[in-house]
Amino acid sequence: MTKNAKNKTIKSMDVRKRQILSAIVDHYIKTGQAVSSQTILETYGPQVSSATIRNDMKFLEKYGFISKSWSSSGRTPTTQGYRFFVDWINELSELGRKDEYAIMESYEFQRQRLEDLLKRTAFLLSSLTGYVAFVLSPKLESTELESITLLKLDGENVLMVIVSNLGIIDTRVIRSSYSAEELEEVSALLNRSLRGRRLDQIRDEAVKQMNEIERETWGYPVAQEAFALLHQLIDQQMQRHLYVEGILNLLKIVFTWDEGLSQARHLMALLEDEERFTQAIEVIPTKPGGVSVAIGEENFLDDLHPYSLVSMGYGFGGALGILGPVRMDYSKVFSTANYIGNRLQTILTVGQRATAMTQN
Amino acid sequence: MTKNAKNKTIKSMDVRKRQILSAIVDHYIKTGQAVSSQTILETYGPQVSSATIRNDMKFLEKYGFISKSWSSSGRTPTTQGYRFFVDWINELSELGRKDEYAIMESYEFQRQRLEDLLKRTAFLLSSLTGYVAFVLSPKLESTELESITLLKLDGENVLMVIVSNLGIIDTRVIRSSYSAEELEEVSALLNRSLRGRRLDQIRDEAVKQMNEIERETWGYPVAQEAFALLHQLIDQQMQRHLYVEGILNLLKIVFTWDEGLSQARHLMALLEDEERFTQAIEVIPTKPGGVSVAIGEENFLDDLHPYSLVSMGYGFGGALGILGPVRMDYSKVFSTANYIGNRLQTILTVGQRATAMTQN
DNA sequence: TTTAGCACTCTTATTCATAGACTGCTAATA
DNA sequence: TATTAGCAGTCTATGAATAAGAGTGCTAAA
Repeated sequence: MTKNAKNKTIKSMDVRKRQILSAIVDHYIKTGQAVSSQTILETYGPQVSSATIRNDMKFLEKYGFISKSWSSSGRTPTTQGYRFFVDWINELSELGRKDEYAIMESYEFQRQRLEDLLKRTAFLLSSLTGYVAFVLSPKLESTELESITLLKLDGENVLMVIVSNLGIIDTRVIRSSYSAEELEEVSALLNRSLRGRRLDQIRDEAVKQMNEIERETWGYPVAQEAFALLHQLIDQQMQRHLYVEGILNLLKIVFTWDEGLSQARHLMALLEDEERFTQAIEVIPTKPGGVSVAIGEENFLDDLHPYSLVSMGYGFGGALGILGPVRMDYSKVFSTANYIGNRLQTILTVGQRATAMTQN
Repeated sequence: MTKNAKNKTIKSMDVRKRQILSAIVDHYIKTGQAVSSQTILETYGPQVSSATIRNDMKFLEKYGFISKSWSSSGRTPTTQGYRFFVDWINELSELGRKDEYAIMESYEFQRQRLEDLLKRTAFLLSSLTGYVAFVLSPKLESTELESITLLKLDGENVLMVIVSNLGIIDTRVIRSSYSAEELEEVSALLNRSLRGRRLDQIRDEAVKQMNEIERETWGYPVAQEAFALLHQLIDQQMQRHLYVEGILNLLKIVFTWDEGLSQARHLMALLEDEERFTQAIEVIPTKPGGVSVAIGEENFLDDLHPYSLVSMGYGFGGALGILGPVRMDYSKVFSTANYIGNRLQTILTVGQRATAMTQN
């Protein structure tokens, strides 16, 4: 039974069968209980008898959309059944006013540290959906360094502020007792050689630049220290980071299951292994500019088979989304992820445009 | 039975009874199983017979140190039993090299944002102990503003850097297009009126200062904006914040229990209610400079009765500690909390001293 | 004061029986 | 041909009954 065959089956299914499948998925998502023909009759309307529904259910089972755990139990959707349902709801439902307001409010400050921005986004996503949210940081290879500034804090400490293309700001403290004037000069020197360079260039040409900088900033060891720190920081930022929030929601998800304990352990281990989890996210086939999902066993990692992973790219190679139970509220999650993803993309793009303007 | 009577009982208890009590608590903490006389015999040594142990256990039960869930079950420690055990181990065990190294490494940077410092501390505490960690931010009323600096980022954005007494740094972005020179001048003006002032003064005398600043910084609306933002920031910082980490560990704790689900829900709600949780922490009677603990029903809040709350003040009105099951590894937790608490205090105090020096 | 020995208590696991929820099939019906 | 009523058959869930086992409390002796 190839994928095409399955699709044909769906297309050729009459309306009632689709409605029944939809009703089963919907009801199972809401209640978590296997769905009986009787239940469908009550929920979905008494146009036909329960016997007819049973016949259709048998058909749906034959073609792999639903299954039962024993000979006379109600039916639960299979992965294929969810897939049908999910592809069905392409019209995104509107977000509530309240949610929209919360999102607006959360993004109030524009030029924050990238880290804070992404963390906040993950938190938002999680609290609005009630599931576990993740945000995968963008790939920073192609972004440009906009400025690096050294600022005297007090007799012993200097603050280094780094601004990149995407509106990223990060700060580090260096111990140094140079005067404000000297620091200003050093900042100017550093900026002259580094401004507008791509981060991956800066990373790759470290040695060459180091020489150059050493030549130009003779007598200012602080410049070299700043340069070294900048490199360290770039290395850190170019590593992709994963921000996960709402782990408490995991409790709700997993607690009602039979194998809750071992499930939770697996998932805990996975969530702590950024690399594997990142892989699982990146492997999801992405619809350009839209929300994608890997349902249950569609997931790359075995540990994720009991869950669904909703993901959306927000540009610059970054992605955000939701980890939830297979029976999650896809409609709500899709629209929320979509809205927040677009919002985040806008914020990052605007940062970029503003930069472009100042560089003219 | 007053507290004195109880203490008398403990003092008058012969050595063996204490050892048996200690063995029961220790074994129960390790295994989670009710402890039988036979088990004690095996674990603790065969100097006496199990019947003798049973007699002693009866005594210990009579005076409220242990209890059994049914007539012929093994014994579990009562709150009073834990209390005995905990007061018993006042010598803190040494921290492992590995842990000490992790702590050193984590505190590498000295002048970080207070928020980051506290978050990192909570994370550290949680990962070293395997329980839920909290850090309650210090009371900032009496700290002094050290400097406020405005820094041009690009054509549209200005970074405001605020440094306080405790080595606190926080940053905010203001939209403004003033030149670097103008900003420098504004910074100087702001510093002249605000440096060395206590944060609560600044907060309370807002109106008066605003007038003063308006007079002096005529023509620089950015100064007023910075001032307003400073106030907003001070208000935010002076609110006590609670940083909680390691919630995943809650899973391990709660999963093995019978009423796990409802327990977890309660606790989730509590952890999200900073105010109540803060109250529960502050109400713990503190040993000056040491670690204190509220065991089980000793906790102020009913929701915390199934847990123990270990807390240590790190000065400046701040506290940090661990939320864990009543049967937690107190020895390990005490020494870890103690070590980290002292470390944090040192960091904050050094920040303060450095400040004092620059002010001379 | 300690100990051996035994009766007694309560838990936990297992088995068994019963009620109930659904399906699948057959035969009748539109 | 599609639908439906009715009923037999399947499996779960629940509770009762039972047996095995872990552990104490007590008594009488050392």
